[in-house]
Amino acid sequence: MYKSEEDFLRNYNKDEYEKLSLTTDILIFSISDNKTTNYRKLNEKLFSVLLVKRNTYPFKDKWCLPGGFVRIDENLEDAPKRILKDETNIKDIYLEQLYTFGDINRDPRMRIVSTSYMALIDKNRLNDTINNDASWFNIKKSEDNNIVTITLENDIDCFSFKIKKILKEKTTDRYKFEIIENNKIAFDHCLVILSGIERLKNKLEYTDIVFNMMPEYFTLGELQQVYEIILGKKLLDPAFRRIIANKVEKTEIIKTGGGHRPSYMYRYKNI
Amino acid sequence: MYKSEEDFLRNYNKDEYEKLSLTTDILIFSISDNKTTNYRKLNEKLFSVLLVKRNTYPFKDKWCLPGGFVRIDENLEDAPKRILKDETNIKDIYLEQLYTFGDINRDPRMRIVSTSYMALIDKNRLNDTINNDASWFNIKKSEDNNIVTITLENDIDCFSFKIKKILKEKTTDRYKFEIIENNKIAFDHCLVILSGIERLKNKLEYTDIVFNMMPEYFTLGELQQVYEIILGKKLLDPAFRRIIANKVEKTEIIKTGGGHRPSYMYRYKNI
DNA sequence: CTAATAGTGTCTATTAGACAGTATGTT
DNA sequence: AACATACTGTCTAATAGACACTATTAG
Repeated sequence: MYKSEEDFLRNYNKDEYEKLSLTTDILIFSISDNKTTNYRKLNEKLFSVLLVKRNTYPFKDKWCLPGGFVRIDENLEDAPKRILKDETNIKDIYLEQLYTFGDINRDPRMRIVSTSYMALIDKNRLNDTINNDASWFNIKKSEDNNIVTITLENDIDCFSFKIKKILKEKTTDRYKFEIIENNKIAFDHCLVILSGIERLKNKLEYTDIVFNMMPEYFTLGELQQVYEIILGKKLLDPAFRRIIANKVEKTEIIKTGGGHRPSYMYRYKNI
Repeated sequence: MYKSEEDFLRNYNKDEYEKLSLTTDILIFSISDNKTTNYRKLNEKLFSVLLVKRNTYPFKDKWCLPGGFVRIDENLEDAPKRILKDETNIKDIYLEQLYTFGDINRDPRMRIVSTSYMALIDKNRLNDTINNDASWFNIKKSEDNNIVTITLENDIDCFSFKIKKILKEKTTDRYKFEIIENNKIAFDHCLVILSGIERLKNKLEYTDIVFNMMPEYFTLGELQQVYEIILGKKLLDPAFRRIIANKVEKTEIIKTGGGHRPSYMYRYKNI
């Protein structure tokens, strides 16, 4: 037996259990604008995710989330921060741990466990310093009979994947996700994307995280569009304004130019 | 360059990044009864957590959560299942991933990242097969000015720890936890305990997870006691009954023996 | 003028909070 | 009878949903 903790630590066999690799994957969400042809209409808001095209094996030529190995000498939560900095060149981004995926065969190379994080940014604040292989995809989601279809689309590529949601226990809201169709997304990143979408949707109701994806000044119509695209349903104007009334403050700035009544711009209330 | 994925995998250097150890910690919650002396009064319900006394270094003689290393050939979520089976000898327990803690120095032995899980059980269903070093502690929590004090108590030991909650971003409900007082709990397990308590408290409102801690038959008074102890506040009878009305079904069983009007027993509605 | 969005008033339906009152078994 | 809990009725307050209405601009 050991005499003290120091004594124990000196003699500890660090290789008693086989070690494994840990990576982190980052789901970066933002809002895009889809320019309309009708001069009267508002630009359609789109909900977007940043994907990277893999140029090496495994899953060469498939799309995946930005991510990388967690270094042995860095705190877990510093890994996504470092990668975000490298990828988008901005810091102080909203970042939240999502879930840790650890199935044995999720990576063909070897046993790799991955902790996923969700980041929210306003992509207009980015300079064009984004990594060349990265591009924004617009997300469309539909659900039918517990089968979710997510379609990702941009100028370069367009594809979908399907996931079946199976309730884990009758007492809860937690689902097991099972990929039933996917041929463009690498690893188990489909699962991360869906987890993140659902998390964001839930948190929209009881937190202020949307504002991490909004520009400093916005109209209430624009904000409502963002809510609607994420929640996947139309909201009634008066109800919406009641809900967000104490989260925003009116400014003197007026947005004109649409073929309709101009709108005051608001900003996130700093209290 | 490689000709194919197979070719790549054959030549992949698995040790390019330094590997680390992954463990899992399990927060097992249950409800205990505190027998009262007044024959009229109901037994007080207590909210309990299972802790294990460490008999080896590091943190020898301190209390910690049951847990262990994730094996290289087992899925992440199978590790807590295996450990729960070993620890309590029952399976099919409610289990939910909580959070992955990965600060560099959270374990003095070496770099160990740990994914924590929360389990809910009805401890009356356990035979006395619990590990000898394990024992149930009753939880008392108080909060003052973002400083949470948690007191753990049973026949063997009684102690508290304090954690400061610091809001991470103004847009969210997420806190950074900072241990400001603790001398009986090993590792960063204080943080896991607090995370779990808060998660459970939140989920109480919008899921049915309480029923994982209830016996098959219970009175509405008992159920209300459990809500109150977890939420940390008194509830009004009519409001409470409205909320849970469609979650439970009345049975013909009547509980008598208290010095007061007998009560029908209910059970979790199976739909 | 028209199409489109901005913004408000108000009615109704639903839900939450509060309190009072009745019911009943054990000592 | 007294106490403690079981259980219900009902009033009020707060919130959510729905719809109608007015305001204002570019073309």
